[in-house]
Amino acid sequence: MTIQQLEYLIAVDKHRHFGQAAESCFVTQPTLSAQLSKLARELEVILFDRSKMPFIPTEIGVQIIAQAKRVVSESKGIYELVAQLKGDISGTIKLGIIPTLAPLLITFVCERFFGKIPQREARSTGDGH
Amino acid sequence: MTIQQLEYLIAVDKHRHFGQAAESCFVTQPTLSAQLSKLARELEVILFDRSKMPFIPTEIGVQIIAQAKRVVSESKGIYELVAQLKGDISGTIKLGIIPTLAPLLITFVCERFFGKIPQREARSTGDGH
DNA sequence: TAAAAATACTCCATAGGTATTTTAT
DNA sequence: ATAAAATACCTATGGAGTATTTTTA
Repeated sequence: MTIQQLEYLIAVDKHRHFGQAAESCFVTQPTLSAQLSKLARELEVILFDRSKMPFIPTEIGVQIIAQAKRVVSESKGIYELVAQLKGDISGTIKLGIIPTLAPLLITFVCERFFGKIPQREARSTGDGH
Repeated sequence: MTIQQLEYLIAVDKHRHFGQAAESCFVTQPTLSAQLSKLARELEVILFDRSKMPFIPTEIGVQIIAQAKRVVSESKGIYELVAQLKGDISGTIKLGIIPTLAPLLITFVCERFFGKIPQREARSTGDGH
């Protein structure tokens, strides 16, 4: 089971049409079809009742779709978390210091900075810029 | 981002040791290492501070791990849902009927049954068993 | 008959493994 | 010096595409 498959499932439920659902996921209809049947096989469940058109989700399908929405929602939470936390502290810090003092202070300053915000990159131009 | 990667992340955080975490996930250490660096690259985030051993998660890592646990937990919910719902209605129904009446009644009975519980398989022995 | 979903097949991206190197205590 | 993580490389599974064949209304 993958997050992608769950997203496909949600899209198919929303559109009640494989072609349109596929388009909304930026993939082709056979891809969606294959992934959904794979998911159904893994869970050993029939997700949609295909005897009629437009097809409708089965009893168990309805519940799986509801749960799938929770999974996808929580997974989006990770991206939001990242965007938020990185947004708060994004940007560049340019630090200048006279050569005589550099050896003494740079390590100390960097140590504290990277200790608090480790997910940063450091680059030294070595030429005062 | 995949559910697997999030499970790997949680395992590494739990064990604070790639080898042990890998074992708990039934994969090798390089697999875990590669998947975590891939996840970190996708999110553009540093998850663990490797400068010391045992390594510790970064600030943002801590929060991502917490959210990852929610995602994995909700995804497990799907399997639980399936196990529960299938458990309730599992088993086999054997239906006998005399040949003269079969053509008249079978379709009606099956229609109602499959309408209520579509995720079933039907098989006809055609010999009264 | 005309839509739409399923199937067949092909391809390539990548998850995972083994072997090795690098790093940190 | 030693334990552990990162890296290099290889293989094979399977996700996704195109073409085609069922289906169902």
